[in-house]
Amino acid sequence: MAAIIKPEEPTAKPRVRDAEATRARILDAAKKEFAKNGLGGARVDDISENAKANKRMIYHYFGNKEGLFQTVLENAYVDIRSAEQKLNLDHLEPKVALERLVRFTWDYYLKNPEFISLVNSENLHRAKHLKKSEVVKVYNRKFVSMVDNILTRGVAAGIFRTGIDPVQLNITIAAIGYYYLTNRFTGSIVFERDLMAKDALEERLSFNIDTILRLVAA
Amino acid sequence: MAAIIKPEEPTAKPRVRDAEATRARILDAAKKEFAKNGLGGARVDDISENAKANKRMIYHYFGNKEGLFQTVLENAYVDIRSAEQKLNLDHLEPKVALERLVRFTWDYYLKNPEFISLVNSENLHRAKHLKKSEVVKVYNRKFVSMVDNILTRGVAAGIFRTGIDPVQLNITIAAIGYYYLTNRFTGSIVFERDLMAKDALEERLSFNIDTILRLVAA
DNA sequence: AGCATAACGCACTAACTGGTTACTTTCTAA
DNA sequence: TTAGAAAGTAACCAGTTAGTGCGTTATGCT
Repeated sequence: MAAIIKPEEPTAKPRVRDAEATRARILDAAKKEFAKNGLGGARVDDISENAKANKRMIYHYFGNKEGLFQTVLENAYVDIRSAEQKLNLDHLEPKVALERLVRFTWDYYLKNPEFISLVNSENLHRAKHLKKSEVVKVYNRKFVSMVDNILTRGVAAGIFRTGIDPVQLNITIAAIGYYYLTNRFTGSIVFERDLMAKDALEERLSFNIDTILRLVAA
Repeated sequence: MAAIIKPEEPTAKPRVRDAEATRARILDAAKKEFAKNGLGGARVDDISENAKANKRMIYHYFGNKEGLFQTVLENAYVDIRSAEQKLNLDHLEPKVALERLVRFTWDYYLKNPEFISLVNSENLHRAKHLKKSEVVKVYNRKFVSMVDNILTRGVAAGIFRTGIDPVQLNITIAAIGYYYLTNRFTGSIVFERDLMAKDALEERLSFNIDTILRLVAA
């Protein structure tokens, strides 16, 4: 029959049954719920309600709560690593490349606070879900070699000092943004200033770029 | 009344009454439980069992689960700030003082992983418990002024550059240690090396000291 | 000794929570 | 046209969980 669904059609009838869409809605709702309440605090009923999907569908697509969490986490890692790859830093001047990476990392955390929360949750559970995931490993290797490449080119150009471990640098770039943002609530109390104010955010980003450039400077 | 069962166990239960000790055992068990499972994942029954105290006592001393969490969190902050004050950095040479602070922060996080977990939990809940706490604020102010003092003295001695925000420096010192340790599980997978190996920890500490000294250098 | 009070313990529950059973509806290949 | 696979749903369940009612026991004080 010609009863094939035409998704591109503007007058397309609302598909009553759409496995992909339902799955996507569940994943989206789950990401928000897990990020907000952690794995232990998240409620499967709330996820299904926000996803406008029946709870049974969660078990149908993801097995159980932990299976759902693992998928959400995997997607989160794939998302950030994919975005990093798109930066195309390899042909940029080393200093510029490094600054862009620091800036990207900061902006990504800022725009995707769920990523930070999910990673925190996963570490609370000793990375038991990420350990099972094979997909993520490939992406991570590319990520490390990206920074390694910048570092090597900078040393060759005589503008970076030698002997810097790319992994330590990677961790440091992430750390100075991640810590500030994940602890924004307690931080705002401890330091008695609104860490999320517009100028506070700008100031922190400048400080971070400065920190990293001083760290690698010859 | 007289119908009480008298099993006359040979090992008579020595129910000693010690309010302080019971309270302390509950707090200790709660700290471990909250750190391990987060506020949402923590189980009041498990806390009372590990504390060898009746669950009723938790509600007697702390009102409810959140009241218990708040007390645990307050104690954790008071503990770290008290330890920092004992460092007595004010009469040390600025560089030495800064290095000692970086080293202390690192060691404290390493020896008290519960602190990190509790702070993470608290931020997941948007610092709603810390907000209520007045005790902590006094300690925090002393902490910030401590770093400010080192910075001022370093600038006066011509070994540190001017214009460094003590709060940004504080955050950075915490960040480079905190991030590494809180994400030690996912980090070990992402970077494909055991971040908690003895030499890895030593290497990170050196790197962190180096990072901070380069950051403030004139 | 007597007593007030604080410490302590048992047994219970109402609400919740992850997960399932049994069933209906929709879509598509043959 | 239709069998059957896939998508979707409501009601339910068994175990768990934070929180309590109420009785018991130790201890300091007079």
